Amino acid sequence: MTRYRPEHKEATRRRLIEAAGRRFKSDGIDGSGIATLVADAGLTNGAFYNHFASKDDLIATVVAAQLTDQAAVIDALPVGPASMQTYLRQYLSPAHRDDRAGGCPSAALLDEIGRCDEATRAAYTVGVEPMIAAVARHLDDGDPQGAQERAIGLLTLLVGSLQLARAVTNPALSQQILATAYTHALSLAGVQPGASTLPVAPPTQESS
Amino acid sequence: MTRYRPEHKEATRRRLIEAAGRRFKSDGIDGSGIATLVADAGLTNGAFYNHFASKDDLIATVVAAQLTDQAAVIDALPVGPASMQTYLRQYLSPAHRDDRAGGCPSAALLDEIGRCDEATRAAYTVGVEPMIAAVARHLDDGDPQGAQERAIGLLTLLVGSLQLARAVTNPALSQQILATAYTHALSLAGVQPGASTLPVAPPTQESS
DNA sequence: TGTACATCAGTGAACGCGCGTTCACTGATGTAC
DNA sequence: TGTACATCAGTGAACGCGCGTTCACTGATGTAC
Repeated sequence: MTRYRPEHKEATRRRLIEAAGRRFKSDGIDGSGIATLVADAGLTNGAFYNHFASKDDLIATVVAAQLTDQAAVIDALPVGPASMQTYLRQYLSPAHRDDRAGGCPSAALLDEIGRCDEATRAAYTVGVEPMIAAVARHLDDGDPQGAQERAIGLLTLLVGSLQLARAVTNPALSQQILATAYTHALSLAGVQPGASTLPVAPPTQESS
Repeated sequence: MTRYRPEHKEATRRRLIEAAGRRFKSDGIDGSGIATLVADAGLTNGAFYNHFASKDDLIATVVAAQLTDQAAVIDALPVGPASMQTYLRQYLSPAHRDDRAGGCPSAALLDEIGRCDEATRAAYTVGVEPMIAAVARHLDDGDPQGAQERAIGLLTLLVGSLQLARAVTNPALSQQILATAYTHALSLAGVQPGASTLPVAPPTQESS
């Protein structure tokens, strides 16, 4: 009856969404053409509209997927200062700065998302609320309201810092921006510098 | 001998740079075509290449001009907690959030600037260094190193917060992001909330 | 003061190209018998 | 087990359009006399 199992089409769709996430973050949303996106996923032009109604439809889908993945990573962190410190160190590492494609979607795309259509901004909103909540859970010291505020402050500080560190061409300044953000982030997170008992591992490549 | 006074061409060039600044911040750099940019300045297509070698040349020029203007505003602020508090209140106002074209270039474009060519990122770097210094001068409490670090933290927090407030579609959340950023910014700036002796004026439209 | 002229900022049509999107088609697959 | 068939994910050429850029030209201006 049916030619392929439903899983086949689903897998292709997921491959497109993931490839588009990397390409958008690397080259920008406006800067990524459909032909490039489908080629990244190992397909040709026409296949695209079997999976998405339009480029705008893909954009909203990709933004939602990126934030869901990122929130899952934060949700999976063990509670406690050590894991938070490790996460912040990786987020603000030169490796993350130099890996747009595999990194934080907000750092790569936030101002462009702000110019997207209502559906994409709504997808971003729906995705960022659980992320704020997930971060707040890690910062909660008995004052949920304060934890939510510090979570918002922490997220915006991280995003702004990574963007700035990526934009400047002076390596020493870029390094100073990351280091300064790390200090401020630890303070916002309520972590004592040096409190970590984890070994100081080199930052991972995929640090979204 | 000469047809027009040199001021004439200079004035047209400045008009192009300013119109492009507004258009870039409103629609994005990739999202703004040459035809639109010159029409904004009251010209037609072909005039463009009398003034700039390429679109990339314009981009670098516009970025430099935007940061120079913004640094001049900060430099002109009277030293003291009252003017800093007023500036932060305006920066984080709904009016500024809703006025991309007339607002902060970093909030509108920072992630896109990070993807631009070397010349544009170099122009950004050259422009942002005096701005960090200008902010640091306002924060200096006898510890220039600490003031520079708090200036960097403050700038990245402001940029990230405004971008986030622009991206979300939930008005209450957007408002909360601005309010939270204001609290954190005052703290980073070392200003006591309520220390201002200025009247609480409605935020100005042009709050870059 | 009036006229002829040289300059060059600005005009507007055209260039090749890549964009998002459409569509007639192909061919690998699972099913029916 | 082997064959004919229906499905539909994917192909690839083509669409109109706007992009950045080029270029032959126009015509308002300041100057020379």
